[in-house]
Amino acid sequence: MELAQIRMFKTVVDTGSIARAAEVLHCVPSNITARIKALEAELGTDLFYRQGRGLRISPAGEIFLTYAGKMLSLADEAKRAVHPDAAPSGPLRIGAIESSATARLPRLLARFHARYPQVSLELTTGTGTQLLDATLNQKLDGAIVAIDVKRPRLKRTSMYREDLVLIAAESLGPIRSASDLQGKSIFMWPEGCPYRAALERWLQHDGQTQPIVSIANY
Amino acid sequence: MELAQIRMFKTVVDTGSIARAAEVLHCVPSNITARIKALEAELGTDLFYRQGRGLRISPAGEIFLTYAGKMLSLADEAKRAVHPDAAPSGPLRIGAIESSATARLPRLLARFHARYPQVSLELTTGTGTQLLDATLNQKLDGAIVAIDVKRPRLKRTSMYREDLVLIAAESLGPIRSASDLQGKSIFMWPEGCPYRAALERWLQHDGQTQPIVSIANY
DNA sequence: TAAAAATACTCCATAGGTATTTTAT
DNA sequence: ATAAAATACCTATGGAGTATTTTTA
Repeated sequence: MELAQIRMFKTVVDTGSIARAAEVLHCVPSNITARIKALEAELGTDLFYRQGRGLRISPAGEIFLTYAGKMLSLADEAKRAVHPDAAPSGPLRIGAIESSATARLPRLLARFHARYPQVSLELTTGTGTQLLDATLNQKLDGAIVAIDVKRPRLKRTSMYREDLVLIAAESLGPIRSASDLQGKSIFMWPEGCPYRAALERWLQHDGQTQPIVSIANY
Repeated sequence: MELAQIRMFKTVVDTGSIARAAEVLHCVPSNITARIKALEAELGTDLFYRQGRGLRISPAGEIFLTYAGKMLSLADEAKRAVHPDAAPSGPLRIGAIESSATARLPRLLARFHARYPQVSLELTTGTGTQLLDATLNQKLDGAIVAIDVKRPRLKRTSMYREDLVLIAAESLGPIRSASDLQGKSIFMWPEGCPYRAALERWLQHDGQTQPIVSIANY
């Protein structure tokens, strides 16, 4: 069963005769006769009643016709959908770390969806390394992370720069360097979070080594 | 675009490589390479990212894959649906005169539908000649009528025999022949109805010629 | 270097065309 | 008598195979 045969079948039904179908398809009637006979042989059923001159669709042909129509429109639609200048469509699987997914993506994804409604967006959250791994083995199309681990076969581009802010009680007075935090408790996300790593680098830079109290991630 | 190509494409995606797809399809890898290249050329898009050895589906390929799946299942389903020993399916357009559609068909059609739920029944009512005409030019698959006009290219079979009953006031006394109705008013469906024709034949047989009062059909 | 895809080519199956016959209008 | 489909037969396109090259893991 090939689309060419199906197209011939449908054209014969539509035009009502093999001769007219041959006109439409720019080929010779005997060709259509032969290929439809081959199709009928493969299906094990006659698709037409032959009445010497002229032919009439059979019940099985009627059933096949509905499938033929669907298959041919799908073929057309597929061609249009993958055409280079077609509107983007299909699945797009994006990963993001929690902070980005919460704070920045909602507006962005809303605008993207409004612009390309045919694209079915999937958003996954996870840690930076999880997301990079998932991207590497094609579970994700791309990911938004806060780390800059260079990996082979992954391309990167910076989306925005974040200023990290340390918040303290006003009674502590102005904080100008890490040493101003001497002996104080610092709360931060757990080990592994890139923001925590940035905090630790900042403390170490000023020679501070006090422990950090971990608080659960959301 | 042919189903053979589409089947190759889908098999490559499913198995993950041209070499394995060639195994499954019992053909040689170079053949698959060539036919997929031809498909890509026709579509104007690459369906795979080539990475020397091995290949990876592209976004366009992902989109095409959904269509490929649909087309191939439709082809399978079509083959099953038209298979001679498949359960009856598709449209069945039956015509019937009003009396039959009202009195006899409901039970019959209910049972038919219970037995062949895949068949989508369409019932049309009309006069006998309308229905026969519609059957002749393929608007109907068949019709139930009360007349026996022989037409070329139509087959007939009798479904049931009907006894026509004349109803009168009890005060009229027993009616044994048409002459017992001398001078009385007879109500009957309008000219053209086969039941009326039967009544007229019965009256003429007894030499009765009194007019019949027509009442509207439903 | 091993394994997979691409390329170059060869061959043949079959799609498509030509000529004729059959059949029904 | 005409017009359409089927049949027989021929041609040639392109699908499938063989051999080789390229590329990367």
